Amino acid sequence: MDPVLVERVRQAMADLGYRPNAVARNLRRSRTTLWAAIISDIGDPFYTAMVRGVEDAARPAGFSVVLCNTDDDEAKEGGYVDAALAEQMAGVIVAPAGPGAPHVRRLLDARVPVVVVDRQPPELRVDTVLVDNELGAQAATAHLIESGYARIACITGPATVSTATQRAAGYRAALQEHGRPVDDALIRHADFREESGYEAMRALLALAERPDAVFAAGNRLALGALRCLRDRGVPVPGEVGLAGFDDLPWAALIRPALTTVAQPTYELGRAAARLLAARIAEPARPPSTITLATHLEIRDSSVRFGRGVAG
Amino acid sequence: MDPVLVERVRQAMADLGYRPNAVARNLRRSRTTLWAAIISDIGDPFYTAMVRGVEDAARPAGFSVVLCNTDDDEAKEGGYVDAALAEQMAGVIVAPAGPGAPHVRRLLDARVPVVVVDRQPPELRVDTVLVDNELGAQAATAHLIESGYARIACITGPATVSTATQRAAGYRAALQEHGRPVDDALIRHADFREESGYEAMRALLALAERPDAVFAAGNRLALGALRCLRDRGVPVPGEVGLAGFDDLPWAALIRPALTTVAQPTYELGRAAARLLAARIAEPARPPSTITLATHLEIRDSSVRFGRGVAG
DNA sequence: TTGTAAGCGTTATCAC
DNA sequence: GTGATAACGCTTACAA
Repeated sequence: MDPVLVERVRQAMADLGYRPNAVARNLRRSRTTLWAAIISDIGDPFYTAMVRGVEDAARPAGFSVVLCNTDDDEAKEGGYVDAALAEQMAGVIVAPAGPGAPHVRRLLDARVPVVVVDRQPPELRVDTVLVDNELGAQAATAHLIESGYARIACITGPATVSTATQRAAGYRAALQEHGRPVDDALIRHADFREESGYEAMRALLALAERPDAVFAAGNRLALGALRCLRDRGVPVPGEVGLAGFDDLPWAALIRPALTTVAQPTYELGRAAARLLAARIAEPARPPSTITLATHLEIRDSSVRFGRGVAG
Repeated sequence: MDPVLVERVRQAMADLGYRPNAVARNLRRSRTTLWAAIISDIGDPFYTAMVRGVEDAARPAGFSVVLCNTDDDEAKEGGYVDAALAEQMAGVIVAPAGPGAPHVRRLLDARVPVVVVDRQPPELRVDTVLVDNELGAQAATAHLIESGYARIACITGPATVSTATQRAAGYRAALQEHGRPVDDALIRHADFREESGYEAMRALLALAERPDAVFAAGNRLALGALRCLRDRGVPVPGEVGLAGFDDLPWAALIRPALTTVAQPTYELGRAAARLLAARIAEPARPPSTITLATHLEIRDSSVRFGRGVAG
């Protein structure tokens, strides 16, 4: 193409203030450049980091991301899926609210490119990005065992959520691997909120044989448990050790600094975005599942003897 | 309308799987239902809470929100503004990255409904939602004075950012009001990052006459300053008192619990959304500025004598 | 190479 | 009321 002509056109565009209308273009081409990220809570650092990863991978590929908070409410999720369908969105990345994932199915039926993140949807042929919840939980529990704790409890999420059951499974596996008995009285299912962590910890402390360590399968659960231990004046990690799942930006700042299973949240988002871009480019490709490894971040709350970690 | 006919149509829609195409509708009506929220960092709790407020007010009004992270980079901001223009977005809520706000001007010139949040754009007739930075800073500084601290320093952001200068102004005002001298050596301009807070604190501690209290005009600045004080083994609040600006969800969990000027972030977002909806409905209405009050959250880090706050 | 026309799916309008 | 028709602004296919 003639570069001087190109320049003249450019100039004319600038002079006239011409802006191509993306809406008209989208209609004509019957495709758009918008993705929906349907997650439960943007206030949760886990999801903010993930969304950051999605965004950073989406932009170079020419896509923008609309954020949708469901608060784990299936009706809200349904509303956002409706919108994604109506707006002909190019793709959807979703952490399904409920166990059945009916709305994910709807998207699939409508041939909308979808990637599921964080939670394993049962029996769905769909691209998925997960972390290895079981292995992470196992590592955290094994660490508590090796730190010298004898009676280790587990506070996890609802039995209907895959992350909760997988983390509980990892906890059991670690106990068995070390030849420790699994006592069901020490396993508490709650929802993932901080208040539930507090409540579960309270119940555990009321036990005749109280635990001397807790693996909390969520960051807010761990925070709630910690607050309960503080309120009761139980020294952590001296009398009760604590490890959580899912790191917090400020986990090192609170006292005692919190041992956690850190998830590669940013990478999770990037992987999901790459998968989505690949599916859009090639709708017929077979669905794949990517599982990312976690990393145990050992801090003060789980180390009974020896010096604390500086921070 | 005939309710039985309505039902038949409904049924037909369901049978055929008909979904109205929002792209075509947008083209025909030449308006859309999408807002852009252009902010600096979704990882900052300030913005996440604000965005939550925007979203909660936008949805009932029929709008969805696209999030755009600029990382305070004007070029990125420009890119997102281009996109908002091309996609014919219904409106934009923006916390301008730089001092001149050229991209806000472009939106205004293109007659796109805009609301500016958090930062005061100079000489622009535009709807704006701010917090009272000066009064908030004044309250925090006055509190330090009244807690018995004598030499109070101030670590603030770049002189080009309105929030930084207004908070510094509030700091000065409090000193003057209490008949204290203002020593320019005790006022440090930095950027708002944690590392800068650390560095500024280090410099302040190296002074011949070191301060015995610090007002840090940003949450990450406060965190950096606190980390520096810890590293040097300076007891807080015993030897140096500390107050920050902008609360953190975990400010009460760190030790010492951090005194901060809490901003009504969620309300800020709601107010911005309401303003934007009003402007869309009535493009000719005169621009207004809403200023919201802050609230001083007194915790341990600024209380020299007396008991700490439980938490 | 340059130009023309059809059509994407709605909705607003106008004639019936 | 009901029904046909044009237009939103772009892309692309095809004709000249």
